[in-house]
Amino acid sequence: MNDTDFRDCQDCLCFAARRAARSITQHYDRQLRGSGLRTTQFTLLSYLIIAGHSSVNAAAEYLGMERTTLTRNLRPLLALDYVAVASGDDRRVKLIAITARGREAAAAALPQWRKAQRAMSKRLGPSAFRELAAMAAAA
Amino acid sequence: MNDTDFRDCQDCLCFAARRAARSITQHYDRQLRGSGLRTTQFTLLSYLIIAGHSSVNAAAEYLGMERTTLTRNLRPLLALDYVAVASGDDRRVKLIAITARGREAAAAALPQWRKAQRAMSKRLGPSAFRELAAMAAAA
DNA sequence: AACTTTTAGGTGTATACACACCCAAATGAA
DNA sequence: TTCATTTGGGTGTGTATACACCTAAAAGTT
Repeated sequence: MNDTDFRDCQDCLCFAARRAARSITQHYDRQLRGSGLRTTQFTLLSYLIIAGHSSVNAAAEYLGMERTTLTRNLRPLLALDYVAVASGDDRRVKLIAITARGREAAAAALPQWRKAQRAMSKRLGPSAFRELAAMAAAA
Repeated sequence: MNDTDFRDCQDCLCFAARRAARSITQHYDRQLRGSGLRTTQFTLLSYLIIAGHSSVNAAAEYLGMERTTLTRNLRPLLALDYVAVASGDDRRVKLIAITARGREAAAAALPQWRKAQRAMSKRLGPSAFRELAAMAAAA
């Protein structure tokens, strides 16, 4: 086992993807700083605005996120009263929905998100979203 | 503020990048399962093999990672005795280097990493790494 | 009805990540 | 030589992520 055997590890697609995500996330989070929301939280709220109420499973599936991760990500939003839960007929299901306060917060953050999105879209070019979506789907 | 204003939030490049990174990371981590290493840890070890000893700052810069993140990421590797620290002439600088045990662990994980990398490279195509690197650099 | 299986969801634990802030050592200025 | 500044690095805190495992309710089976 020679040290040079590890040379191609510098082309690790996983590390490259994580690095890109870190870099892009920092850009968005800087823009959203004043809103008090992280990009992940903003995306979650915007999903709930579009989807209306949603089960935890449905939200996790739509967002391509582990269910248990979503549970954890919901916690700060629940604490801020940006998201509320209700139960449906099936008492196992927990329906999550955005609150009025959550709508306000999302509305206040929207211009900053647009600014970040415009700048990033310009830097990465028009095909970036499609490429990223393909990467998420392929793995 | 209409709900439909949030429709284009579904095209968020930040979320797409994070989602791709999650998906790809899961693929690699599944392959590396038996090695006891996460992909991030494997990459860190492979960097230390190639670079020899490195300061914390230099490693963080090379890996495109927050210095404080790297400090935290080193902890499990230090606990496993895969990485060791020494101090140079400048007593502020902490030189990190891979140990013999770390080399063994990395060598054992290398075939699994290659397997994950081959499969992912095939799925994502030959331009994926370049695209991801550009995204990391652009943001 | 009683039992099994499936389904929805949460917890425990551990890593990954980053900003704000802190400390100590080296460097530079007076 | 003081003293301010810069530089290398760590901590506190909080979010983000996921696997293994758990509980309860619904659905299916006998």
